[in-house]
Parts: sequence; C-alpha cells; structure tokens
Amino acid sequence: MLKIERHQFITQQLANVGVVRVTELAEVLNVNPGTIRRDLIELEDQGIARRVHGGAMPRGSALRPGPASDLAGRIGQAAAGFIPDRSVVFLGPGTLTSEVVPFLHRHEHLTVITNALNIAWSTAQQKRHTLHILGGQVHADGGIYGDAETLRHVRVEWVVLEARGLDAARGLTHDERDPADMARGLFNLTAQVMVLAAPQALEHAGALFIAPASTLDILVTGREADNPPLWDLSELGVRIVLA
Amino acid sequence: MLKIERHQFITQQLANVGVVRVTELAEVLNVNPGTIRRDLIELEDQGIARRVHGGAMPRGSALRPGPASDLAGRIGQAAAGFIPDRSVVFLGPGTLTSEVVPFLHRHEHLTVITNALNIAWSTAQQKRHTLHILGGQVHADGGIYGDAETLRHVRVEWVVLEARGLDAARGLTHDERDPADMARGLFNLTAQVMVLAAPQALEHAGALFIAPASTLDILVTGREADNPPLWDLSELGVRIVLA
DNA sequence: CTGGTGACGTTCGATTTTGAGCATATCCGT
DNA sequence: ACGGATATGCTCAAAATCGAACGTCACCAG
Repeated sequence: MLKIERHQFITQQLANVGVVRVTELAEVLNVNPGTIRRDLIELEDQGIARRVHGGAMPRGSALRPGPASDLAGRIGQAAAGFIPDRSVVFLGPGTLTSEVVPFLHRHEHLTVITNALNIAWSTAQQKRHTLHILGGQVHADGGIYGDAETLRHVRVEWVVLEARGLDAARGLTHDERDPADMARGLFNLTAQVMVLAAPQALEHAGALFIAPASTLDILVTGREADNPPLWDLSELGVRIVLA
Repeated sequence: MLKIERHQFITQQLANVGVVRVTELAEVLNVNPGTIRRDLIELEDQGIARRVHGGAMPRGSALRPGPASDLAGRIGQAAAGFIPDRSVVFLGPGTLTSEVVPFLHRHEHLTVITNALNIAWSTAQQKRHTLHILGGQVHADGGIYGDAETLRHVRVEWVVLEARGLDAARGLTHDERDPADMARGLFNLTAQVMVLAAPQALEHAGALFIAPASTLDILVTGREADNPPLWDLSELGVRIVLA
C-alpha cells in the first residue's frame, strides 16, 4: 500500500463520509495507526484535512473550490512557512493575511500582533499563541486604525502585509489613507517585511505611497503571476515566492 | 463517536430545534450525561450555546422572550434598555456584558468601545454601530489589557462592567489584577456606571478593590438575588434592577 | 414554606489517543 | 550490489477523553 494510495483513499473518505477515524483507517488500510497519523499530518499541511482527537475532518469542506485552485490558501500557507517557531509576527488586515492564520496552527509559541479584528478572532480561537491587538476604530473591513503611537512599543521579527498596489517603479501603494499610514509606520520597525499580493495587485498602483519596492524582503503571490513586472521586483532584491 | 461529531450534532440541533436537553442528547448520542455537559461547556466557551438548567439554548437569540431560567439573557436585555440611542458606551469583558450586545441590535447610531475581543467581534458582525477597541494583550478569557494611557482619550456616557465581587461594605472588587486596573481606570471617566452581577458575585469579595459601591449608578442582577446585601446597596444610592 | 426529584459540579480512575524516538524495512539511483 | 533517503512499525510516557460516583443545588408540586 503506497502512501499516495492511502492519501487518495483518505481524501476520498473525507469528501464522501465527512469524518475519518485513525483506528478505522488503520484497520481498513491494514497499516499501523502511527502511519495513519503521519498521513493525516501531511494532509493537514496540504490544507486537505483538519485533524481532531481520534481522527480528522475535511477542511472548509464545501466552502472552497479546492486546494489546487485556492489561491488565497496557497499564499497563506506559503507565507506561514517563513514564520519561524517562537517568533513575533505582525499580521495586517486583508483576505490574504487572514489565510495565514490557519497555517500557524502547528507553530510553537508565536506572538501574534495584529490590527485586524477577524485575524485576532481566529487567532484567539486557536488558543495556542500569545495575541496582541492594536487599539482604534474598527473599520468595515475589520481593520483597526488608531493611534500610531502604539506601534512604538512594538518589536516584531516579521511584518506580513497585503498589497493593494505594487510594482517596481512605484513601490508599495494603497488607495486608502488609514491602511497606508499604518503600513508606513510598520516599515519603521526593524523587521523583515513579507508582502502578500493577489496577481491583480501587481497590475495596480494606488494613490498613496507606502514604501519603495526594494525595502520588501519577501513577496508571496500566485504562480499565475509569473510575468515581467515580477522580474523587475526580483532585480530589486525582493525574494519572489510563487505559491 | 468523535467529540467533534457530537459538537456538530448539538450545534445543528441548537440551530434547528432551538433547545437541547442533556438527558436527550446523552441518549441519542449514546454517551454519558457528563460527557454532554462537558460538550456544552465547550460550546458555551465558543459562544455557540448558552447553558441553562437541564440543557442549553442557542446564543444570541435576542428577540425570543426565552424561558424564565435564562438569567444571562434577562440581565443583558435589561442592561441594554438603559443605553440611549446615539450614545457612547463602554462594554467590559464578561459573559454577562456579552449578552448585552444582541439587544443593541435595534439601537440607533451607537458608538461602542470595548476591551473584550468577543464583544468586539459580535458587535462588528451587526455592522450597525461604530466600534472602537482598546489595544493590548488578549487574555484567555477574551479580555484585552494594555496601556492604561489609551483610556485618556475616551469619553463615554455609559460604562458597563461585570462584577466579580460586590457588596455594600467592600465595594466592587475583582480577583485578578489586569481587569481590576482597567475597571479602576474606567471609574475615572466622568461616565455613568452600570454593573452587571450574577447572584453569586453579590456573595463574593475579591482581593482587589476597584471602587466603593456608592459610585455605582445602576446594578443589574437577577430577581432571584433579592436579599439583604442588595438592600444595603440600595441605601447607598445605587439603583437596583432585578431582571 | 417544604420535601422530593432530578440536574449539577467535582473528583477519581480507566481507557484511548497522541507525540516522539528509535529500529527496521523499503525504495531508488548509481 | 551498494548507500542514502524515505517510509514504516513499534514502544512508551504524556495528554485527552470518557464514565461513574457522590455531595450539593435548583426546580416544582403540594
């Protein structure tokens, strides 16, 4: 019984039955329960399964198109891979940054700082990491914008932001004032900056300048965005990651 | 039967039927009643269910009158009745203060300020009021505790807090440091103070002093708590509301 | 008001599951 | 065949889950 076969079988069971048990799988597939556990860990890392005590469930079952076409999930997973255990990370607002949180589930002892209400909520649900939240007014998109002073006491190792507009010439830009101000303040922290960008963000330039592209350390985007604008960014020293 | 399966079943029952009973669930799911109780405790922590004697009800069922045993809902509803339209209100952390939120759904143009993550989340879901959140570290109970400075710019008309300990002689008290400090700071704002108290809070005195009982404007508690300690509070000028 | 019935919280122990480490087995390119 | 990498099985301590027992408390009928 090849590992791939087991993975296919388990994936199918998850899709059809909705829940799998370690003991049952071990018996049906005739392998050691430890092997099934290792399988489930891999499937969880692939975003297919969600492990629970005694077995596993499908992840986001019918909510998402599927792992292969789930751009946001892929970007989130890739971004989470750069976050070391026991580090301090800032997560800004955005749909892509929100997708990072589920993949922080196996990290050890992170300290998460955020100014996004939904990210704070989902991180708190995990009950796994230390969580800080910045104060201010909660905007309709869940972003929290308040006193810029609060950033002065913050020391993080990674800043993860979502790009609205990004190109080599005009740098990182945004269309709205509060997020732009907040992002600008974050660049003053001596931290590594990782930017998550949907492909269309690479073809857009916002009205408000945040930082030159050369100050980014890592750019994570989808593999469908492999085109000339990206190569220019790469020449500026930005590490490009195609998820 | 995996725990997650039971939780799904119970959640579904709550959504469809509206009420679940411990004995019935134990029989249907074929597990010990103690197991069901533990499940309901978890679901209550997740904000899905509200435990009542004999079973549980769905959370946030504001419009329904609810059974007489729904102490938390009654207190929350009574408290919401004192909040005027177009006012600025601060909600502190706690299970009772959380119950106020569903009953703010019909108020007009409130500005809600909170240092509780779950309250911020449920208020944001309503997309109805202006919402501010205080920054700081998020504790396990959802309370956010940070720099006391942040309160200096805050001007509210009503402060709604939950009592851990309260009696006429020893005043409002708490057992933990951060919530006590926060509450003390809130009393410095020139606002009306409303305290929500479970009956057992009136028979408990915490180690940390917050404020004398005479500084409270309104005390909301359950009608099952109509006894001498309450009368003493009334003589200090506190308006007693039995929900 | 009062007693009885059932539910509750707590505690304990038994059982199951888990994670980690280690030894063995299998696969694969040379 | 050989050597390295990967996969698998196994053991064991720790953690999670579950059931049962017991004293206390809430609810309800009279």
